[in-house]
Amino acid sequence: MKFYNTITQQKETFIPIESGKVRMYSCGPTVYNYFHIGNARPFIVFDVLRRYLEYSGYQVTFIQNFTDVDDKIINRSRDEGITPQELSEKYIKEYFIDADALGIERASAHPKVSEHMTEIIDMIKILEEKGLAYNVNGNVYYHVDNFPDYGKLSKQSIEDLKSGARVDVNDEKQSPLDFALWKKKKAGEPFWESPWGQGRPGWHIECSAMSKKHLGETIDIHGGGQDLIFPHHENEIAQSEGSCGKPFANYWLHNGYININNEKMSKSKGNFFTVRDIAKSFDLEVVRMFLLMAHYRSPVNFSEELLQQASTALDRFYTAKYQMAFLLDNATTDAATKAEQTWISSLDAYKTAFIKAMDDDINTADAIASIFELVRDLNSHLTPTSSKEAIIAGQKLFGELTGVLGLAVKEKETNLESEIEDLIAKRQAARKEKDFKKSDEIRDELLAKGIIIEDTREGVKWKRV
RNA sequence: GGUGCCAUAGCCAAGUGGUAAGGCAAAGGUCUGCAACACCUCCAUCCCCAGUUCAAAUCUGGGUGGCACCUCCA
Repeated sequence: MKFYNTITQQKETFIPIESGKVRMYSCGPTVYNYFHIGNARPFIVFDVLRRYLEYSGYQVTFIQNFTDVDDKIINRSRDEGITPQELSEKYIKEYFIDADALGIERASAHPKVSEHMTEIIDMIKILEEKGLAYNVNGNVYYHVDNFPDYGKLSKQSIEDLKSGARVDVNDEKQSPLDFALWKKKKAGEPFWESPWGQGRPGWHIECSAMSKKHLGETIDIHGGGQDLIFPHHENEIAQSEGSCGKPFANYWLHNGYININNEKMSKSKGNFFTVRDIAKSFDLEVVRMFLLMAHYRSPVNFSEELLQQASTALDRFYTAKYQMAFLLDNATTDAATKAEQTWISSLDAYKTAFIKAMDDDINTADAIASIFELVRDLNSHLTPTSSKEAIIAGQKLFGELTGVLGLAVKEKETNLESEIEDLIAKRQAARKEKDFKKSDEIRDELLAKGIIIEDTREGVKWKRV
């Protein structure tokens, strides 16, 4: 399998450090609010990557952190009149609610900054000993000029970065590119004891420290959004490689942005949507489908219309799944005929196409196309006379492929309110008497109650709007 | 100014040298009392110009247009 590696700027065959095992890290959310659709993309992308690696036989250790020590958290907790810890705990819970609805599995661990102060301080101490960090009045900065590889991920030279750097009002830094590793305590802020006095860590050091603790000095894959390339990931490299002298990550994977009207979604533009908001109008599986229908590195535009398209597309999966379940319930023969056996073997082609697409830098758009082709094949070949063996073969492959993408395609509800059941029965009676006016009226009434009626060759079926 | 990305049908989107996947929408058809579902059919020569090649959406050069990073942000 191949991945596009940001640091080499090309697709490379994936070779894990340890055969059969993958260690990956992805930057998680700063927990001060519900996360937005832009945050959701890397969560989904790297969840799919993790699932696919496991599907391919790797034993994956996947770490995604929670940033629970941060200016934004402190500020917001003041606004809400609670402690920063209370605020971050609250939004960690909310994160899991949305993540679950998006079909995002739990990482192997979700470490928190607040629980890794020892590791963070130890790493800063090493950097200081190596001459890569300096302490000014209790603020510790990374000395970028002393790390020759700085800029290797973002393809920027230190000189270029300096010329583009904003005039820095902070005269404590020796160079404008230097960044904070440890920030001196300010009144009213949470703090921890350290060799440099009371304070808290800078933003970048946490990922280096937690990655090292949970995954070791060199990891296989490091992921995140493209906007983390600089400075966050560049700084992580400086910290991790500067402190241990070994490569930090072998493969750097970065997902593209989500835009609104071709513009980046940002807090300052006020054009962002939280996942929680979207959940009011759409099942979040639609969001997952929408994002996976594009390649993870491409920028995607986001709009309600596009979500609606994805929703309709996803309905094809649901319809196929329910149809197979229906056919299996009503199947009368067990064993596949010879012709069916031939057909069952032919299904392998879809799996092969799916794997080929996923192997090529996680091309989920192409992989989904192969599932649509499978669905068409299933819809045209499975009939009320199909054997259970054939239907089960179809179900198995469909479930396997959608499962790798984390598309749950939830089981159909079986419980129908008795009131609805009565209406359906009345409508059937009216149809039997060819009283179509009445039957259509009942159908409209059911629709108003959120039930769509379909008269199929196999009988009446219903589904929720 | 430095760095990187993108431009494929009405909409979305794969495809990185061999003659344009898939989804949504629209149209025609089969099925159906009708509708819906499903299935069948139909729908593009790939921003422009030049070049390399037997062969280019795919490579090279030059344009044009758009986006992003260099500042907290996935």
